[in-house]
Amino acid sequence: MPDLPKTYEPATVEQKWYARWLEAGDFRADVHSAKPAYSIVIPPPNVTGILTLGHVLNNTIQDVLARRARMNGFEVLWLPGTDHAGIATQTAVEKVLWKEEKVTRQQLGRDEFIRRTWAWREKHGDIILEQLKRLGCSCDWSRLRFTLDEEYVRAVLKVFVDLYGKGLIYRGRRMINWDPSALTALSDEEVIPTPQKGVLYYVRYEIVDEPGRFLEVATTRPETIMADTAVAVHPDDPRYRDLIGKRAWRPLAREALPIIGDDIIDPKFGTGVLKVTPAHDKTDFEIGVRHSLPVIDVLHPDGRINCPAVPELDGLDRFAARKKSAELLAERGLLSKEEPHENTVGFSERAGVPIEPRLSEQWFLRYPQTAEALAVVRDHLIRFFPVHWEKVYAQWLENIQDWCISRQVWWGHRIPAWYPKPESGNRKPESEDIYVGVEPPPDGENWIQDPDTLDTWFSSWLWAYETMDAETRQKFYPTSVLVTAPDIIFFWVARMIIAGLEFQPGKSGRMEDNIPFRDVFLTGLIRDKQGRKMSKSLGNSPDPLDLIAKYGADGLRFGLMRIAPSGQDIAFDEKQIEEGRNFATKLWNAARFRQMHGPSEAAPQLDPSALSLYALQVLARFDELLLATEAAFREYKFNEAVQRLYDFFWSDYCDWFIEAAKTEIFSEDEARKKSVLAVMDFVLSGSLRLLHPFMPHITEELWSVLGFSSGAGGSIQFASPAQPALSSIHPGVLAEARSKVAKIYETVETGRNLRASSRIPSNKKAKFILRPVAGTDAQEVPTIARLLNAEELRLDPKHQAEAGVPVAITPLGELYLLVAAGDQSAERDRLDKEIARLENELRVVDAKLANASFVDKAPPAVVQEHRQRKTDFSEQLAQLRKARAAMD
RNA sequence: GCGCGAUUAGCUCAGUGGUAGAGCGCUUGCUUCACACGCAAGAAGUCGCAGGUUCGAACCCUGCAUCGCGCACCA
Repeated sequence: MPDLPKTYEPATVEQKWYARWLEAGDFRADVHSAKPAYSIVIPPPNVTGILTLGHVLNNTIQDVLARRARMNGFEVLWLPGTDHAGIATQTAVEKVLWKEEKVTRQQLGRDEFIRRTWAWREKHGDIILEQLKRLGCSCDWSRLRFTLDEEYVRAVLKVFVDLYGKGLIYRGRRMINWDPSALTALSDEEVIPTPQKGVLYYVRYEIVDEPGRFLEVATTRPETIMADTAVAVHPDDPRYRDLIGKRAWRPLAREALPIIGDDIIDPKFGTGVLKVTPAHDKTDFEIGVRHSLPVIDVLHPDGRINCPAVPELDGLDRFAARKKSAELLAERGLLSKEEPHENTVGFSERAGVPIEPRLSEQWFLRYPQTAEALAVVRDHLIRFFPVHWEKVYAQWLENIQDWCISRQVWWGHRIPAWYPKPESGNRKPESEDIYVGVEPPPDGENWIQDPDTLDTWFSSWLWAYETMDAETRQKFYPTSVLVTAPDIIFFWVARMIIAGLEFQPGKSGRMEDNIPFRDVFLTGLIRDKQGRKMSKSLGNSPDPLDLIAKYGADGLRFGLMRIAPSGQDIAFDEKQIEEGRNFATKLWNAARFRQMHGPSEAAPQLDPSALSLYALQVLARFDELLLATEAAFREYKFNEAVQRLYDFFWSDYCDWFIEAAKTEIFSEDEARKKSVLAVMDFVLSGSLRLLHPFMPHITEELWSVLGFSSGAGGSIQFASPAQPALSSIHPGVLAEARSKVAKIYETVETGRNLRASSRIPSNKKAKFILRPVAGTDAQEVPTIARLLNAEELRLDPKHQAEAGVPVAITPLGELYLLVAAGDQSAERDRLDKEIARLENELRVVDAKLANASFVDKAPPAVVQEHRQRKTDFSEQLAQLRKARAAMD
């Protein structure tokens, strides 16, 4: 067996094992396996993506689940892939082209631009996947998918055609969210409402028939006045009722507008008069429809004013035009005042600019299966973790709007719809003016394809099953769990559920076979220490690769998982990753220590009759750990599982068990030594297995180096799950042993405290005398002495201490620390403090026991516990008072 | 306006009715035969506020406050 180096070297160990796992095909999913299936599809990162902490969190969780399932005997498919990310990728490539070649996509032309984008994705698209490998992700890389793979594209188009055939997809001229920067329509979900400080302009509209009388309109958008086609008031508003039916002069591009009454007007807002601009506001558009108003569009697609009638504004950017129009109105005496005003403006999620409500010809989907999608979550065919997200999901579905699915973008799935060429006049006049099909129309030369592509999410919503062939689907669909961030519940989670229910990729028509996943685990958002979102512009997002270089992939994974409470946002602090690294080192050194004392058993066996008190204690704690981690996994409480592992290994195993066991480890008694080493092997082997999902590399390395791999003959990845140690021990016997250990450990802590407060430096041995209570086992004295770092611990039932000798009351008796008598005032203070503390404790317990209701109604065990405490405190107090009195 | 979270030590967070916990940070002592990325000891909290239920509340109920998120509205 090779000796372990003194420190753990993550870089070499991680690379070595990852390469071996790949070579052995350990991550490959076998559709013919007899094992039960466990499957996860990765939320496909964008091809433009580079690894963020969010990805690290998300994919570590998936890897933990996948690895744990493998150990538990499941055939695991973790299916990786990437998303073409239409707008994001197109924007990125356009930027590169401009920077490097000073050329726009329009100059290149559609085909050439697409060719260039493919080339870009070949070069950059898989960077993030390589980064996931550095993290240790156990994806089945042989099944890598991309949303623009040929078969995937066909599937997307087929879905479009099917839904069109059902009348669920339609084309229409409607108000949509227009991104004037990316020059495309967006879905409602891609618009982020953002509070803005703006100005409310009060503009005077003169009544046509009553010159000199004005209607005052409050508006935030004077630059769209030229697009007004009416002025509206509430029909019951006494101030204006008489004006309904009359006309008012539009103050810019002067024209007479009807004054109409509409219930939607809020008389309390502003002046209670609304300028109706159907082309540039959703509500106004609806008013326009109700009142058959004309629609005048005064904006170019890029947000500049398009209104030659007002040359001062024509061509100006919308925000410049806003100021300019206010000036124009002021000059003409038509602006009565300006007020600061806060309102909410929709911003483009991607481009970060205010969107324009715009009337436009787009494709829409009327969602099918919404009632069913609500039901599968409500009835827990699909379970959300944490459960409160169910409500958010339901709220969205209950208020669902048609989905604008077309994008004025080139990179993506081109909409499979064709229109007759304008010049080909020989088409049949009665035929529909549109052809929709997966294949182009047969007489293609007479048709022209819709230039738009589909919303990226219109391909993502098929990800759970279109990434699988029929055989794979048979075995692995529905997937076991989806792990994702809550901000894409609407974008992705809900739509995938709808897609599963609508397209029924499952092995039967039953709902439970067609839902895309059984569980959804929603991670928290990683924020910085100040609670801000991680973002490139803030520069508060550490590069995970740097963290891996500094702390190792396992340290990063462990540190992050330990602080990722289920469903809460995470305040990131590099310290926490450092702790993960420190834990890896602790694990390494604990294994090193074991290795120094001879080879481990490949399959450690315990002899229940030979177990020491300390062994029983640590093994009992191990059994508790097993149950706790199982429970934590059932609820996706990863932080709890990790925290338990951390506490058990560091505290129970290293700090207490190993230190106590050193008596036996260093003893001449070979039988006792062998027993304690077997316990160490058992705990190490079990701990490594429990830790493996979180820290795959170091656990595999130690598994191999300690020789555990030679037993079952292989990788820890497929080792059988850890088993409880003490199932055969009588509970009463165990409880008695644990009670003894608890007393010993408490005595040790009290003794150490005594040492420290008597200022004995850690490197000085100390002498103790214990006046033991009945039943104290002399056999344990060497171990207690070792834990106290004592040169000598003498049991003396008759010991009479001199006044002023530091003393503490322990469960095993009075413990005296033998030091040269020096200044006694410190000792006096210490005793006084201790006495005061005990008196206080006693008062509390006394008060409780004096309460008749408590004694009457509290459970007997609780009352008994209080009585016991009273007795203990009283005795200790008496002894301390005696010692204190002797000093006077 | 509706809904969902959160509020516990200086910081980050555990804690589902019975003596307030961890890690970091801080103070003290220590290179002791696995580990200074370590060991040992310590200081530090009227558990957001106010009521209620209960023998007993950080925990259950009601209200409020503050912060965050989502939905709706926003002329």
